[in-house]
Amino acid sequence: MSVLGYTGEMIIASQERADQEAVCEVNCVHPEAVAQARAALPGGQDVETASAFLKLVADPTRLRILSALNTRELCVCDLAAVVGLSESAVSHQLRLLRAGRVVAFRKVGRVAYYRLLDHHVTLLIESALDHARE
Amino acid sequence: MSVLGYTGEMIIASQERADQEAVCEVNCVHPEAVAQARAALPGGQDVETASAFLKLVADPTRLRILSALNTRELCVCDLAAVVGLSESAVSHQLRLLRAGRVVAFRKVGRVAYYRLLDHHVTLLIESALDHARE
DNA sequence: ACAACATCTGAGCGGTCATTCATATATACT
DNA sequence: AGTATATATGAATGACCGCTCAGATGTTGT
Repeated sequence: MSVLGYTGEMIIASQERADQEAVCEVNCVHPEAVAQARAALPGGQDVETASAFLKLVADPTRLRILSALNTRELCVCDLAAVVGLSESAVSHQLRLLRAGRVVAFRKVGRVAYYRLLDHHVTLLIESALDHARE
Repeated sequence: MSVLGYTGEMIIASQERADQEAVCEVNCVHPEAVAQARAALPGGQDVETASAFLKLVADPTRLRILSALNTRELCVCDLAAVVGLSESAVSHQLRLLRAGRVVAFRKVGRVAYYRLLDHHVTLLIESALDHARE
């Protein structure tokens, strides 16, 4: 089942095939397409750090934590109450979010107040949730 | 070690504590803060779908695939050559991306050409990579 | 000093997921 | 028809990750 109808483009592609387009040569590779895509590929280190950052936000528990912090600053036990999880579990996640520079915190005596690190994080969270709600 | 210096705010918070702020009562909960954050929390279903969408983009292999597709339309074996992976592995990932409505494809004979589904995906990828490069 | 409390951390278990290998489907060519 | 090719798919393995449990750290109040 095709997701979208592309009969028009398929006819065009069939013509292009006459120009050596649609048949994979050695091991099925279009040389110029591969070269072009390869050149535009981001560096391995950038992909890895971007992936690590996205992984932090992608977990449902952490996304709930971050959504809560998006409304206001909260301490660990409040966060645990909001997301309905043990304080230990929340603390473990906050450790990861801290290491990934997604959240920041300040300490008042024994109490640690967490907040989102910068506005960039806020935008990503909201855009992902908007995408889910549409 | 504190990430940022917040001595000023800490003094303010110490004063608030006199107004019953900084001491956790029963099981360490600030009632009004929890209520406020709870009310603003997105629905469980929205969090789950947003998380699923982010998970698809967060994997390094899939992020490389999507970055390649961001430059131009590509067939499966070209993608395998670009990201340096077996065609089977790429096909498995494309199946997931298809199910999550992240990519679309069209077929020309035996060859399947994949592309990003909508501009929304393009923006998310680029913003995540920009964040990594900074 | 001692006890209560908020948070942090290490170890271990259970579930999830990306890859490989082998096979299946489906189209093109002869 | 049959063979080669491009992609899809099922099963299985190994790694990763989030939670719980127990204990550690550090701070407040008596």
